[in-house]
Amino acid sequence: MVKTLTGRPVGRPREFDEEQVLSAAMEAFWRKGYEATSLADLTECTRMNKASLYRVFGDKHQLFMAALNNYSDIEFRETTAVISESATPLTNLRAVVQKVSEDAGSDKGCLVINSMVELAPHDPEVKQLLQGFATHRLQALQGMITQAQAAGEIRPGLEPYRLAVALMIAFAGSATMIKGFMPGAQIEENLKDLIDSWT
Amino acid sequence: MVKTLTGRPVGRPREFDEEQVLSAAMEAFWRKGYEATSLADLTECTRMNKASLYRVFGDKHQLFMAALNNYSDIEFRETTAVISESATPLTNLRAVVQKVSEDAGSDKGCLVINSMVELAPHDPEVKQLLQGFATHRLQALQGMITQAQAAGEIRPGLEPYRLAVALMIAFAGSATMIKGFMPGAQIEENLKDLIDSWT
DNA sequence: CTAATTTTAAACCGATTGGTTACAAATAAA
DNA sequence: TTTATTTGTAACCAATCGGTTTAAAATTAG
Repeated sequence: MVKTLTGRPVGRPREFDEEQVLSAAMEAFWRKGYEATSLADLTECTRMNKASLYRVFGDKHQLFMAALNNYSDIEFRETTAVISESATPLTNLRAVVQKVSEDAGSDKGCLVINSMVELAPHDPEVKQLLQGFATHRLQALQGMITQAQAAGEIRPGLEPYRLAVALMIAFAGSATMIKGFMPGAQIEENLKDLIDSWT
Repeated sequence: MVKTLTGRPVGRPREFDEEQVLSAAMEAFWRKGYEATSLADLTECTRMNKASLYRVFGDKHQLFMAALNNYSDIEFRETTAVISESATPLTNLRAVVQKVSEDAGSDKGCLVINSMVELAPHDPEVKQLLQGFATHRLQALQGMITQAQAAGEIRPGLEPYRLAVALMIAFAGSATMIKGFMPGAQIEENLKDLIDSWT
């Protein structure tokens, strides 16, 4: 891409917005999974032609990785957004749990969990990326739990790491069962019960 | 298939065992998922040719449904096998949990959970079948929990249905996290902790 | 204006997909 | 031995797959 004096790039101007395209592709992979989403699906939902998609994002697999990163970024932003400096650690933890419950409101589940199940076992690249996400999230949860315990909001004697593991597994299970196997209210209730059992 | 007097069916005898073939197909779907398993994969692992596969089991989707039913049957048999009449209800419940933990030992997860994630959202037939499995399993767990509570092995005041929901979600989460995201020992520990928190 | 650059549109590619057909081989019945 | 029945092999099928190429369109630079 050659620079220009006026700020606009040389050559024919793009008719698409890169962020919107990535967002649409992410939606598609989220709804149908990787294998079941064809290039035809992607060109349709992004309204881009194959050649442009290929030039900008690389092949289908690279586009998927980009969509996965995009999803993780959004999730991270939205999660940190519900955390308040002024609130107590347990209140913040409950807010995070509440947010996960609300995401479970739609029956698409979670793109990260979906990909763990569909791709991780036979796609090392995806697996490695997802392991990074999982580790990061586990540490974040452990941190919040440790704080809540230090503030006396969670019973002493319980190990923060083990509680974080329990919460992660409950999140993963929730993202699965929401796909038409349990009502969202039941899933939300279960997550709340889990936190309550720590107090 | 025309009957015969001697018991053997008329026509050229089969060179395959229907059960073994179904078992091999189940294995393949279990490891790679539905979409990622091609007919070529299936003819290879079952050592059957396409035409025979098609004649006996119908198309790929019907074969998958048969494999799913076969998986559920096996799981049901193996689960009831660990239940002993002489043991207490809670001991039996722990045995079932232990069995799930051991299944999680291999990183293939659970074919039912895998299919819930990959297919249920856009495959009504699969979804309906899986909903049946889920309902059945939830009721079985609820029954065991109710018995354990009646025997005084689980604290009164806890609702059996809610505990069964918690266990189901934990099972689903375990089947996901086992795919390279948590060590089996950690998952086993978490399930045991969950049961312990009820006593 | 011309040249350089970039994007879009559509034709095109070989490979693979799930699925079918035609026919030879193997057996039981008559 | 002939006939009916079933299986196995392999060629075959159209459709779709992910991916590439070519050429026209749209823009900036000079």
